[in-house]
Parts: sequence; structure tokens; C-alpha cells
Amino acid sequence: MISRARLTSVLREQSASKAAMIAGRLPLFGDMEFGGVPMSFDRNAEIYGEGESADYVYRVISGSVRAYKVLNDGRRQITAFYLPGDVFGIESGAEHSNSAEAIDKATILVVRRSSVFSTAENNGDVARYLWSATAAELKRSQNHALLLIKTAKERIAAFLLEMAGRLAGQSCVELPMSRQDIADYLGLTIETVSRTLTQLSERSTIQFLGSRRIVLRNPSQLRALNA
Amino acid sequence: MISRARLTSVLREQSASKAAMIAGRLPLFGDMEFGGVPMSFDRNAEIYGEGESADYVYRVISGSVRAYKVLNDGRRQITAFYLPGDVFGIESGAEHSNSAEAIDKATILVVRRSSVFSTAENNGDVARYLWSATAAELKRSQNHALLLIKTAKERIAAFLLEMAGRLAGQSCVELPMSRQDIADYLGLTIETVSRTLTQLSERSTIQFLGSRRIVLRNPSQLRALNA
DNA sequence: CGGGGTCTTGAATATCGTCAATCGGCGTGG
DNA sequence: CCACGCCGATTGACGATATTCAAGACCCCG
Repeated sequence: MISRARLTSVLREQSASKAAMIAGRLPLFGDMEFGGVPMSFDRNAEIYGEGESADYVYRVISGSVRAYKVLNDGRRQITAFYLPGDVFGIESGAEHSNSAEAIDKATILVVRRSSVFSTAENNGDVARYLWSATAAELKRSQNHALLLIKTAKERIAAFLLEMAGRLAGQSCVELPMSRQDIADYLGLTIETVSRTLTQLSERSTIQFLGSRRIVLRNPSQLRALNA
Repeated sequence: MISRARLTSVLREQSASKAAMIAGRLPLFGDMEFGGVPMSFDRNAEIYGEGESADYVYRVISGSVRAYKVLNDGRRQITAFYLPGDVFGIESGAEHSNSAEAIDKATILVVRRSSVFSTAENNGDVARYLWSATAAELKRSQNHALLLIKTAKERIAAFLLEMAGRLAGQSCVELPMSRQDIADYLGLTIETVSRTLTQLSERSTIQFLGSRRIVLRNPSQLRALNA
């Protein structure tokens, strides 16, 4: 994993030389580009921690990311999974309100917050983007809360449908995250997740091609579960 | 309840005469005022519904409000309670992403969205306020999701502490909402809420002065539960 | 007083969690 | 190339917590 000290120095360097702008031409959102640096994170490497100063904004280039909060006794609630193309880490305040880690080896575009914010001062489109991105997160969060009042079967069904939609799937979904990650996202235990998936497989609603490769044989059956 | 047609006509009238601006002088947020109208809503009256056009922004003057989403089988998740001073109904998109109802007889300041938005175009402070209000909602929503993975006792404790804090309490909290509202906020049943409150009362962590008036006898005990 | 809604309480059940053992894939090293 | 060991996933038996169904108490308002 690349330390935060290293990140700072990389960005300082880049800012001086504008090397990345010349080389990369990577837009942060839409077609808007702010001269960020693509960085590589190892599996399980921390990208930022809850309470840390929110000095950067991120975009997934490849791989996947989990954002989460933890209770003092260790229980973890994953608030979101971010997949290639997703922007995350935008904060209105000074600090990150949750933590983020790479799920697998991931490449993340890292952009200075100040670079985005100062542009937003004069550019209404950028300001609106920041707001609408936050509003979209809010919607997702509220739908996530709605998930957490459902039964285990319903939560799993909703999860599979969400992932199938976002992974722009062929007929087959390749999940990047472990059973523990799924459990912590859905507010269940790893055992309940496993058992429920097994049940769905027995009813041939889904089919396993390895524990993380899943074919949705009967999506409408899943949708029916999706109260 | 005042119908939406009536609301529209009230606001059109007001907009022409500016009567409310002269009479009311009611700021929407901070000291920013946009010429809204105070309106009265009966107990359980709908303020807006999920999916409706988000043409207005609201601020509680007196009384209290619940915002919620429902699953198609009727299960309801209350996403937030709004108390006097709280602003709600701000949307980045065109539609409301949840519904809102008055919990008790409430007076709500209703402001045209277009009036706020057009100001935000030229006024960075207003634009920033809109964004930071959405970001604050996002934080609350994520903490709410964190609530939903806790045990019943922990959820009740967190709820009591939250309400005690927001109701600017003396030693005594006067809850405006029913047990059913609490249950739907915490993802529990009404019976579990009732039983858990009874337990806390038996251990004299709290004391009842009527079913909705509660004294927090031992807040630190509640905080200890608040994992 | 009486009635309707809200709240509480009780007993039985169901769902999910816990604890524990086993399986299975995969990479490493002999 | 095969054996071992590790980590993740599955499965089973049991238990705890919250739900369900049902009855009764309380309280406010007419």
C-alpha cells in the first residue's frame, strides 16, 4: 500500500509538472478533468479513514472499493461498494464521514479536493455536480436503509439485482467482494448469506460457477422477492 | 389538510402581493429569507409524496414531521424526524425521494424551490448551503443505517439520546411520535419498542411520566448501550 | 361514563445468529 | 507433480432475539 505521505508528495510533484494532465487526460466526472493521478492500491489497502481530513476526491478506474463505518465493538456496516467509473470521497465538510478500502487490487484516480472546489467557485456546472453527486449518495443511502428492514432472502435478492445491474453483466455476475463484505453490507452474518445463496441455488433461481461467479437464472423470481 | 391545489394558489397569490414577506419575515435557513408562507398541517396530513415534483422547500416552525419510504407490502421505513427549525424537502433532482407527513398539528414554512434555486445561481453562500444541507442528511442517513444493525436495546438507547439532544431537553423528553413511528424509524415492531422501554424503566434507566413523556434518569447507561 | 385509539403484556413461533466442524480451491514448497 | 496448509465458504446443531398473534390496560375526549 502507498502511504498517505507518499500520496502527498506524488500530488505535489504532479501539480508542479502537470505530467499527469499531459499523460493521463482522465476526467473526474462527466468530461470534467482536474489533473489527478492514477494510483494503485493493494487488496484491503486503506484509501482513507473516517475522521481524516478530506483532501482528495476519488474515482475508480479499475477494481472495486468498499466504504464503511464501524461500531466500537467491531461490527462493521458497509455503506457502499464503488465500481469502475464511480466517484467517491466527496465531502461537503472537512472530514471523511466513513472509511474506504480497496476490495481487490485497484487503480484509483486521486484528485485534490482544492482543485475541484476552487473550480466550483466559478463554475456552476461543477458546483451542481458536487451537489447532485451528494444527493445521489443520499438516495442510495436511504434505499440501503430500506434494505435493512427486509428479510434475509429479500436483502440477498436486492443485492444480486443491484450488482447485476451495476456490473453491466452478461448473464453472469462476477462479485469482487467476499461473503463477509456482502454480510456487512446487508446487515447479516456470513453464514446467513451463504445459506440463503445456497437456497436460491437449490431452487435454481441462481447458479454458481464458483463461489463468486453467479448466473441469475431467474431474475424475475429475484424481483418478486424484492418487496 | 390543505390540498396541493390550494397550496399552489396561496403561493401564487403571495408571490404577487409579497404579503408574507412583509408580514412574516421568516428566514428559510440561517438568516436567509426567500418569502415563503407559513402553512398549517393537521395531524397525519401529507406534506408531499414520494415521486411528486419537488416544487417547494420546507422548514418546521412548530410541530414535527416524519419522512418515510414504504415497501409495496406496506412495511414503512421512517428515514427522518424533523423538529422545529429543521429544513426538509430539499432535492437536487426534480422529484421527492420520499414522503413527508405532519406527526401532529404542525406549522410549516413553505418556500418555492425556484425562488431558492435562482438565488443559488448567483449566490455562492446559498448554493453551498443547499449542498451542505444535503451532505448533512447523508451523514444522518448513514448513521441511521448504522443504527439498523444494532440490537433492539441499542437502537432504543440511541433513539432516546438523539431525541433528548434535539428536543433541547430539560431533564424530560416529550416525544411527539407514536410507538409505531418509533418502531418504523428503528426497524423494529411496536411490541419490541414497548417491551424494551419497559425494561429500561424497570432498571430505572428511564422513567415514564405518561407514555410519551420520558425522563432520562441515567443517560450514561444509555450511552454505554450506544455501541 | 363510554368508546376508540394507543400502549402494554403474555405466550408461542420463526428467523437469524452463534459455535463448531468440514469442505474446497489455490498457492507454496518439498 | 503432488502434498500440505491456509483462507474463504459451506453446512449442521443449537440458542437467542425479535416477531407474531392475541388479549387486556390505559387514557384522552366526547
